[in-house]
Amino acid sequence: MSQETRVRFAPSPTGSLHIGNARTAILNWLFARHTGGSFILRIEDTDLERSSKESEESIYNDLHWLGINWDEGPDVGGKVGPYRQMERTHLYEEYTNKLLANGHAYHCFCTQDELEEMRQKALAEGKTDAWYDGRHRNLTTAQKQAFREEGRQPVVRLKYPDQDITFIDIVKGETTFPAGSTGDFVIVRSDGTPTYNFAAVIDDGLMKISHVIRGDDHLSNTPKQIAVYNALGWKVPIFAHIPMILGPDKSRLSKRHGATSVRGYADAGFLPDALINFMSLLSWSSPSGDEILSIQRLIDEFDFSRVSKSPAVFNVEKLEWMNGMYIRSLAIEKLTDLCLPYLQNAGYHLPERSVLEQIVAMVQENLERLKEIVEKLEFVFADKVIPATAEAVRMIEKESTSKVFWSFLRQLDKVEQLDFARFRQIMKTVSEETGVMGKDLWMPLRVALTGQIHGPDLPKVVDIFGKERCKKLVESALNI
RNA sequence: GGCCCCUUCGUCUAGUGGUUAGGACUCAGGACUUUCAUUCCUGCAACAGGGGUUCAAACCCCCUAGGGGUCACCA
Repeated sequence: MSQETRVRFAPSPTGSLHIGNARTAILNWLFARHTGGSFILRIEDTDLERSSKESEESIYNDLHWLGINWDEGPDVGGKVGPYRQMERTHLYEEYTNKLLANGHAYHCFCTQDELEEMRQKALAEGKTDAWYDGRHRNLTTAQKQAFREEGRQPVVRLKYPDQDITFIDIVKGETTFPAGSTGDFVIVRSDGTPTYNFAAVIDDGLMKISHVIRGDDHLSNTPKQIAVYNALGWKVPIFAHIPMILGPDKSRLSKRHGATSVRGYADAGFLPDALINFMSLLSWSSPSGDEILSIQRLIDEFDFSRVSKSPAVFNVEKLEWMNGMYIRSLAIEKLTDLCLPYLQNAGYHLPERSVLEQIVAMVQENLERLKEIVEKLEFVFADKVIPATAEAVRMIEKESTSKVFWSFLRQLDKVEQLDFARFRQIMKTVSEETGVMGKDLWMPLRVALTGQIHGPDLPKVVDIFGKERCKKLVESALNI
């Protein structure tokens, strides 16, 4: 019973990592780390049409970005490899032959037209599943020979048992599929490649996978796969069908709901830990009730007993909030590193590192996504400052404004340098001198210095800008 | 349509027969403050419907409705 836990994530390389698949990967990984078992990456590339090497690479990259590592996989090897299905064809052949030999599978020579006819006939009877009538189940050698001479390339079908198939899913509970709801399905295509329901079983069996954790869209594939395990005489693994992730309209999450690739979220400036934290909370919850959970806590606490059965809507607002929490908790050095690419990409002329860190720190608590750093800091890197909105213009057109500006400029001349403390002192003096205070005092200066009515604390801005820049900006504001 | 799965605030969820049904996001209001934001406080808001079982049901059973998935030589 105390068999080693071995789980796998088995994406097909037909694009970059989808958010739904990423969630499956995350739960598998969390479970493996929680139990001290192994997490295996397997590439299911039997769909020759759609699979590509680039997709495989991008999946590795996205997984690495998330911080998910695997113990066995195409790139790192392992004792039950190879880990790319197209490199395992000899194994599928071997087991196909076994099934053919022990009578659990057979060659079917039906043409597309014949198949279509059967499908129509079944449809007329109100059946859409189990439409294949099993007509080639017991072909004689002579019949097979005749078909071959016609040039027909057979597929291999599994004899699906005429009985209920019941299994216990550790998230859904006991579920049974009644006999007759599935027909003899194809396990090997006419070109010799295995189909998903066959290859997955051969691989999971040979790779000693103990728990098959996947999206519940695979629930209805499970009886087929169990039939393969049984035909092979293999032990059936434990299944865990996790609920799907839905879009805001409650349909399966897809492109039309916006970004659905992990890459998209990475580019927008979401942090991997925040994304993992958020996604782990989709259909799972910590017994503590806490929501901001470190990866370590996630690993410590993750358990299928707390995975819910119902699907969850991907709530981007909450992800953004959570990402903001993570950004705020970042050390400034780290945050600056992460923001650097966005800033460089924006073409900003960046100051030396220590100054840059100060600048980034200024807007740290305003960020929900790293990408936003570009707009938040636009006023710092702009060539000139102009009031950005009508309201800003109004602030600067107030009667008391020029008084404030002149007073400010006079005070500025009295100091060698401008910094946080001196600025506060100056503002106090300006207020006393002009009698202007509060909003009317601060807003004009804010607009003069940043062009906007919202932004970071002014003393911080001034501290970074320094005396000369402030002087120039206020002087030019006087001419508006 | 057949089969399978699911159903607590708008969203994510806690809850396993006795709770004022709790928390989080969002939203609204307030406090703080030179603005925004942060932070803190307050508030709005839910057991899909109908039958049972029981002294007692969000929790157990049945039915209905709704949602999702799946019915390929895709995975």
